[in-house]
Amino acid sequence: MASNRSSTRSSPFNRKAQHDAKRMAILSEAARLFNGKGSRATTLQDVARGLGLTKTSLYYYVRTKEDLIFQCYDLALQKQHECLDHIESQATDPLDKARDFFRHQFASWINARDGRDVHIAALLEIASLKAERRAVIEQQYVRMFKRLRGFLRDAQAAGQARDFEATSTTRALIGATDWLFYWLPQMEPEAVNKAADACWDILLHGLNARPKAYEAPPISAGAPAERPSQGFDREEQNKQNQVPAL
Amino acid sequence: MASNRSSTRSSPFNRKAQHDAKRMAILSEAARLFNGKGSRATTLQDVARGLGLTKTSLYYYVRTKEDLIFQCYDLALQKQHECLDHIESQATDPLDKARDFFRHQFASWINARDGRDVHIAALLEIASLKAERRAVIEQQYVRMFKRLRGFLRDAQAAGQARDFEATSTTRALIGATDWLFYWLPQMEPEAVNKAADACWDILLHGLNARPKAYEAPPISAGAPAERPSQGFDREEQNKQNQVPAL
DNA sequence: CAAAAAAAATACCTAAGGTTCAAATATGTC
DNA sequence: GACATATTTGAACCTTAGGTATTTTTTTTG
Repeated sequence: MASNRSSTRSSPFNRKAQHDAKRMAILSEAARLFNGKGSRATTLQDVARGLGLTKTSLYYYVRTKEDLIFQCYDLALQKQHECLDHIESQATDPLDKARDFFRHQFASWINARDGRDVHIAALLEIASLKAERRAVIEQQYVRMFKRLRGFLRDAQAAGQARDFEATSTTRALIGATDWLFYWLPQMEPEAVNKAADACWDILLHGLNARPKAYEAPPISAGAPAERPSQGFDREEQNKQNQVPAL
Repeated sequence: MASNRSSTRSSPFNRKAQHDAKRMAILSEAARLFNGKGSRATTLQDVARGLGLTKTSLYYYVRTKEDLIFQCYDLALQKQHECLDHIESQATDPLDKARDFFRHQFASWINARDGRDVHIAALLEIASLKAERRAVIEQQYVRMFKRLRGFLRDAQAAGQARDFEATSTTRALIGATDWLFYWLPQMEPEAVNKAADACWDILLHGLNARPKAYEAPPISAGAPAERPSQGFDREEQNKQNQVPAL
């Protein structure tokens, strides 16, 4: 308790590291709230409160609320690119790469939820950003999109996948994963993993009935293939981030 | 130009019909804006402006902004249930039902975009609603979810689909479709249809390489960074609802 | 221990945008 | 044409939450 100053902390970079750690904590908390109730219903006070700070303190790390959103999105995409980098340095099989990215997405959601990692913002409101910030985000987003689509195309070129339309498929893939943030709060950790595998299984093999076997087949062309409205007055705060059971 | 009162319009129910038409126009415009830039960045004035109204006029149809969001979501789900009703009265094949729902989603996005139908809100911020309204929406959402999952399970029971995990799959399916709203603004009508078919094709047959044929097979068990952050000051309004090209 | 830098708090300001209300206009009915 | 009802509006209100300036506290460094 006595000495925890120059010995434990401080130092040249520990400075910047600490600053960055706090910034990360802020972005994480903000992302958590944004994912939970959207940027509209989340105030800067909400974010500050969760960290035991006053809202003004946030302005030491962030310029405006929009900048906070921007930084959250920026971080999210940065992490995704890091993940892609890692994957590319590991897996060689293109289809494995896509799967690993898919799994990573699930894993990071669940890790954040369980406090083992930083919360990642779902990129739901890119369009709410003003021109310049938005351009930065979209550029990264598109880059991510193309990298992922690249995996699929590589798989096709390698004869590991049939000749589907890669762009639409990538859209679906991203949609399927990104949407997950809505359901995750309620799910058990194992259920999340199961869900990830089940999703991937579907993407890989489709809904159709057929026996399992499917090793390196020959290349081939693809197949075509009452309620009343109104009501209520203003009521109290919305409680939890509870999600309905299925 | 002279007489367009008692002859053209009016009448007992035309009254209520007209009221409802306006309400619909408001919800449509609101949905359009929410989808474009989120509920945070959309003001009531924005909504009113697009309709040539003042923001106060909206209060004749809506109690609060939250109620506007609620009504948009409510309408969206109502339409989806209507669609499901229609599908169930038509198709008999469970897998066809799922596909038709899928197609309908795409079609309604595109129809709205091209002014042939009402804009449907993407249900991105259900959690931002306060308890009571939120409960209503979630109830309908879950009902929709279960109906869709029901199609998949029916397909499995009928031996039309393999034994995948239906809940996770339904999540993926909804995610893949709902996310589309983000990309649609830029797409050509035909491209949208192509995308719909491509998506469905993937879901049905998977990514794996294999020949096309797949009629009524026997029942079987399932198989198993580097960008700097920070930056910018406040800048002008965000212009269009432009989406990046891929 | 003093000087300097960083971090956080306190108090304050402001404007935007949601909300209200009464008055005005339009619409339909007898 | 007058009465009733439905719709729209202008103007004012008011709260809230975003944002700034300043001060205080804490931490680092010499």
